[in-house]
Amino acid sequence: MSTRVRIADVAAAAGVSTATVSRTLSSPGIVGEETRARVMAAVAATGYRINAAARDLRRQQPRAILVLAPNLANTFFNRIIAAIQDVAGQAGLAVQISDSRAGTDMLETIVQCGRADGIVLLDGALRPEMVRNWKLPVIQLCEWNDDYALPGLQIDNAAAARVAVNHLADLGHTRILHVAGPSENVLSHARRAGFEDAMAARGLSPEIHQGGFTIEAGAAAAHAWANIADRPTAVFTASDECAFGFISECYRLGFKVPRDVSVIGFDDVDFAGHFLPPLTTIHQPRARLGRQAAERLVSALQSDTPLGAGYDQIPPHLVIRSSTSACSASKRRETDR
Amino acid sequence: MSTRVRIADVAAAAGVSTATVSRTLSSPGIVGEETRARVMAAVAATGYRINAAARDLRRQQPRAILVLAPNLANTFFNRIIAAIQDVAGQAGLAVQISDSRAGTDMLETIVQCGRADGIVLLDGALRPEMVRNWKLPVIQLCEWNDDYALPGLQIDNAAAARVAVNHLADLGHTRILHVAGPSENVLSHARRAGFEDAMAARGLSPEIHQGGFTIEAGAAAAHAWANIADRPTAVFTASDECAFGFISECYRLGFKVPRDVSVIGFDDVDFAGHFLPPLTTIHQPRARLGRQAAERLVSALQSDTPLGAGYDQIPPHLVIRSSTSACSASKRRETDR
DNA sequence: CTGAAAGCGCTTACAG
DNA sequence: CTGAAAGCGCTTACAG
Repeated sequence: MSTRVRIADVAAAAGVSTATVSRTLSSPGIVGEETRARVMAAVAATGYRINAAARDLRRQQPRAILVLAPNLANTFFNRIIAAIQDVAGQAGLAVQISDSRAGTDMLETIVQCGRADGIVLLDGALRPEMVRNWKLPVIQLCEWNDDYALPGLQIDNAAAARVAVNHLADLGHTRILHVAGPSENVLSHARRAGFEDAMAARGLSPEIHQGGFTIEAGAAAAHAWANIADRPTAVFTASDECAFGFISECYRLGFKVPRDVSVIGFDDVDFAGHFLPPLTTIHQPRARLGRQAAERLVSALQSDTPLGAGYDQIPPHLVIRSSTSACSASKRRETDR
Repeated sequence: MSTRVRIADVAAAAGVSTATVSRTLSSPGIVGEETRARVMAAVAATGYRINAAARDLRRQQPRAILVLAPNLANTFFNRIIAAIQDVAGQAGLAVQISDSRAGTDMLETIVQCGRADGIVLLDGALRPEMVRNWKLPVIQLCEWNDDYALPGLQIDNAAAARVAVNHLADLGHTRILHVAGPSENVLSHARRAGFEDAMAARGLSPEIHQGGFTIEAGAAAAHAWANIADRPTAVFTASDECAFGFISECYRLGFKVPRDVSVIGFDDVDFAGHFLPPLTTIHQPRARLGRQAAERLVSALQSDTPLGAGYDQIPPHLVIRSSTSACSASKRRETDR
């Protein structure tokens, strides 16, 4: 184990030059059949594995892309990362992942001294001075931060919120509560802005509860909602997790969904369709988002071309399941009194 | 962008040798203060980034570990990967992840021609001939396959099943159904064997439904359970997802948990404690599993020492929540008739 | 079809 | 404290 087999060892064992070994391994077709057999036997006998650092240095190719996510334990990122991995793998690039909240020193080490040639950044809350100082191509995904001055890709969050409001309004709801995400998050802002726009457009007055993306935030919001004298008949939450927490807590408090309140989530995580009730929610095409971001980055890397600027926005898609229903006549009367 | 800045460019800009630039970057302390300042200025001015391939080649260090999981979209792996990332990052190693089901060719390319020096393998269902042929250190995690002949780490799955049965039996349940995982999976076998052992030890006759790890499998199992004339009063499922599906379908069929049937899951995924009812389940310490496997692999890599053989087993831990309760006297009577 | 040789961009003993 | 030079393990034009 200690002294690793090199290409020279294989060459010696096969009685050929290192060039021939290299060719046998990378383009077998151009090597004589008998030679090739000898080389392959020598490779097997010696247990040779190519030294990737040497190959990469010589070939001067891009080698890896780094995915930076704020919380690797978050379900949401899984499919995105899988899609990135898929695209990168096809192109012969490795995918390296790191937690963007690992700490500034760690992050700088990973980015500056790391092995990646480009970055997919899923975190909009890093220090802009740090991100702007990174000397390799970066593409933002899902979250963004204008201060980074970087290209990006995301669904149209504001439009998604408008779609959610219109769905509820079309069902006859007039009192709609938005459980907003964390106040410092860009996604929260965009979704809240879209909510307010759409409510105004329908002539409805927006009600906002400052919540969060978590199950706990949703549960807390359910208590707040239950304590409102003239309770909203519909709720648009900032995330599916938040919706799960809201609905579960509603049941504990004796309310039912959608009988007592219609609920719309955001993200369409894997579990949304299996929840009780199956959750109406904004679909985030995570595989598509990951693939598209990776393709853009990989092609820039391979052609050694700048990434270009500007955000791509994907139009929203509402998945209607069972957590929303028409506002009952009785509730409407009560509300409109 | 096209011609990347090299250390020689920085040296020229600073009016020093490449050796001095290298030292300034790796051990600033041994360089004169004024020189260091000049070099740092030149680094900033030129936008220099070290070429990792060259550094790695020269230093002859391990560089990356590869994590191979059967389904990157599966929630279960998130915390494990985050923990591996944490340990590896501390040690200066990159973490690369790939889908172990990406296809044999792809997988061979990634492993044989990849940049990783060691592997954490979370899949027990790959072709043993392929895995045995890999020429770098591999540690199995969670799943295992004796035919790989590799060291591994997992919780004691059979003991976990016994703990689950004993909990249910202690609550007075005598008719207990096991919804088993996919028949070809090692985890299914170990859990089922533990279930049968524990049932025999308590003098109970085991009932088994051939299920799966998915929500859908759990839902199907609920139908099968509901159709049993003398229904078991407790169910031990092969996974939390399966338990979620089972419970949700029970509600749709008009049954309640734990009133009509107690349910125990397996894994303790993030959502288990937030489910309705909060799920009693076997806890898998995913962060610990990931950390421990990574530490073992990293230390072998850094000391250039073989990994050693043998499986480490972590004792099981049952998290008791609200999906299990005492078997009611009426049901016991009914059952014991 | 095959070999000799240059060179990818670093780091680090070795001198001074 | 600094520099000149060797060498890490590959790949690939260049000859033949």
